[in-house]
Amino acid sequence: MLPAQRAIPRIRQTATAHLTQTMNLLGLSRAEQGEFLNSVLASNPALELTKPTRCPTCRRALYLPGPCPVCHPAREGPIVFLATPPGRGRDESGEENLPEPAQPERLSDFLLRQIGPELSPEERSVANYLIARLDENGLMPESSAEAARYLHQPLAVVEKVLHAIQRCDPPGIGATSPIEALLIQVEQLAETHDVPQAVRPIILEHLEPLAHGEFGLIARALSLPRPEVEAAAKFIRLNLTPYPGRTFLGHDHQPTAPDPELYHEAEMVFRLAPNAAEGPLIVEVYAPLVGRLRVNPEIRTLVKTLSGAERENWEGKVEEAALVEKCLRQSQVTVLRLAAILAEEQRAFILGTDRELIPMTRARIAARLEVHESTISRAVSRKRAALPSGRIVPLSKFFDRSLSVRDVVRSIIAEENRPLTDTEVAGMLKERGIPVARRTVAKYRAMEGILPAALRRTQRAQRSAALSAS
DNA sequence: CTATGGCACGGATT
DNA sequence: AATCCGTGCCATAG
Repeated sequence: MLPAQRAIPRIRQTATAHLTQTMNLLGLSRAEQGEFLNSVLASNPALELTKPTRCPTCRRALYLPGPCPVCHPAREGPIVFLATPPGRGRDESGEENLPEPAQPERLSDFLLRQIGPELSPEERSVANYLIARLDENGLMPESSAEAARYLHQPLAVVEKVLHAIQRCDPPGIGATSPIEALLIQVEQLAETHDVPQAVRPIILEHLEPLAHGEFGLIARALSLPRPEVEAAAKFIRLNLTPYPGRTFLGHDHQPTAPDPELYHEAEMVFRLAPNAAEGPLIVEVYAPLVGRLRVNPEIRTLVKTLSGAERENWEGKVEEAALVEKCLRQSQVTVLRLAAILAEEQRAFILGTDRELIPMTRARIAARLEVHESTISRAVSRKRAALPSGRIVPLSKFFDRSLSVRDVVRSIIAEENRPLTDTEVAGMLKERGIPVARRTVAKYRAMEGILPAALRRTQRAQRSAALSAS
């Protein structure tokens, strides 16, 4: 099976070759857009950067024509406008270089800080890529070979960097499978602690029965006394996790005080005006260079004085530059309109919890904005939104049909007095006006990482045992 | 017999 | 056209 084609190689190509068709900027993340625009800017002298105008009252930088949307909110509804990301160094105009905000460290930065010093610049960019590919559990879903091919780097380099990542905290990060994550953790623990002998073979070969608590089965397979297996299981449960990424998120990604500058990584930031819980939502859409990249008018007039091959050459450049400018503006207008709709329709979800998400589809938004469905798909893909709670979520979360129901399932089980079976949960959902099949409840429960009722029983028993022991 | 997970189908969504 | 999602059916474990 071929891996899905990715955007960056395609972009490198178009940036250096002829830009004849409209470009797909919409489908790119903010970082990719920035990379692309910088390369176009460098390769086309007919393009120039201009400075944004400033709102006379609030001094905010304005990237689109018209009055300041914050000081002059046009009408009812959310306030949506373009802004440059508060990144460092990126802004060639020298404006808007905000100081590094104090913020809880993100996992990606935490990892880079650990391995950065021992890597060459080239390896560091490999590390950047690999870390960005880690899934929500901190595991690496992509093979080294795929990454190497994508990065155009030797396999050995990729593997070296990956191994460096795997030696980082939290232990097991960057492993390619839950099993590998567990093994890495065991090795690290073994340096300072005694590890029950049964632990390694259980991880390697009997993980499945372990999950079901089938200690007898394992004991027989390994020819070990059952208590030893149980001790090993307890060790695994207490000390190891197949999802190393979650341990970091656990203490770092908790809802934090909303810090307006926290949002390096999102392309859309939702917030409320201070002291205005009832006020309109304010949405900043981060867009590198937008509104400031334009065809240099001097070159435009200059071209008219040229002739022959030289003139043709420059006309081509100007045409290309105009196209870039147009595509860029077009894609940004679409994202802004999307942002406005999200803020309007999902206000409760943005300010509140998953449960308040209202089901919505890309197709419906497309109809409302009178654009093609694929346009909305691209506008949503590879982008993230920062919510006032401090959470950063992929935009696709806004279109998750089952999110709010899963949230209800979670709370039903959290508040249960005795372990409820899936059928019972399904019944309770029906009472609340959410008819879902029993099978579906099972899937939602699994998605939330909740064990089946029978196992929640033993989990309870173990928890209370541990509690009374301590 | 009950609870659950695997598989596969069909319709919706991208 | 490809993928995702909810669901029903069936096998299996307890």
